[in-house]
Amino acid sequence: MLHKVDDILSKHALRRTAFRQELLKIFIESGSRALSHTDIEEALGDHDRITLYRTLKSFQDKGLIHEAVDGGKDTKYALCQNQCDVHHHIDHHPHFLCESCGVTYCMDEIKIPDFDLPRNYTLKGMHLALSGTCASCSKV
Amino acid sequence: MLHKVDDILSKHALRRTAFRQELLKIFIESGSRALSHTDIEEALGDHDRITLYRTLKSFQDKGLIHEAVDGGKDTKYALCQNQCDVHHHIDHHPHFLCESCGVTYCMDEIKIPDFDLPRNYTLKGMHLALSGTCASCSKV
DNA sequence: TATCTTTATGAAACAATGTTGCATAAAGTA
DNA sequence: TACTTTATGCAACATTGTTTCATAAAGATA
Ligand SMILES: [Mn+2]
Ligand SMILES: [Mn+2]
Ligand SMILES: [Zn+2]
Ligand SMILES: [Zn+2]
Repeated sequence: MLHKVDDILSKHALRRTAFRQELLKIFIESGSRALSHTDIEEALGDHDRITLYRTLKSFQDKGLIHEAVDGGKDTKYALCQNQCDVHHHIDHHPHFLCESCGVTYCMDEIKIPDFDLPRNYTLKGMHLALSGTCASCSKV
Repeated sequence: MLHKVDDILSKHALRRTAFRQELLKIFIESGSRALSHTDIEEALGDHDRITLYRTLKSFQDKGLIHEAVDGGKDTKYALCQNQCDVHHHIDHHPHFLCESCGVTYCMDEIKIPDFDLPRNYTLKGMHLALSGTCASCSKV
């Protein structure tokens, strides 16, 4: 695991510090679930708030994580699945916020359908934020 | 205009105060453009920050305005076009954030296309946040 | 209109969230 | 090891949002 973590860090030209290794491990373990600042602070034992802000920004800039726009008030972050790097992100999947458990999921398997934009508009980015009840909350 | 404003306020069971009339006027004049807190503070002359927070919340609760999820960092609000009320909002149009001028537009004319959700997920809400260059910025 | 009841406003105090500057520590490099 | 560059931790600050409460104003009643 630590090997995988270090691999990812160096692949994205990030120095292997204890903080970054811990943070990346947390993201890997969370799978397709997006994490809020609070989620992360709870997962990290002792930590520095400011370093977390900065590390999240580095991870985002270097293409390790992306912001999961889910329509909720808390910003959430999740691992990039694809080959995102310092130059560009390609996280074009929807995000689903469960109103029952509060978890936000990356829906990597779903493609956002096409649609027509009015004349003279140029599309560069796109976020589809869904909400409702997730699979595990539906079963109860 | 003031007549229209008062009409809307009473239709949504909101007392006609000077502050609400002013704020609603600003929204009506902004048309399909969504406004950030800062946009509104600039448009209002002298004002109270806290009252603005509370009035925005009232307007949203009563179905006058909706939050425009555009993927940007600032929360923006825009007039509801439809028959939203205290019971439910039906603002299912995409929002477009222009990276050049920073304006967010409600795209009422565009319908968000259908797509399939994984088993056991129940969809309740949906936001499509688009970004790029708007029509007026493209022309330059 | 005068009176009453309910709700909105404005001010202050507080809480939460995010940013900047800087000295020190640690990582990468030779 | 010695050197250079970058990350960290802390403090101070800035911005954003919330709560409390006394007062003002709106709507209702008579
Ligand atoms: Mn995602
Ligand atoms: Mn809108
Ligand atoms: Zn759930
Ligand atoms: Zn524009």
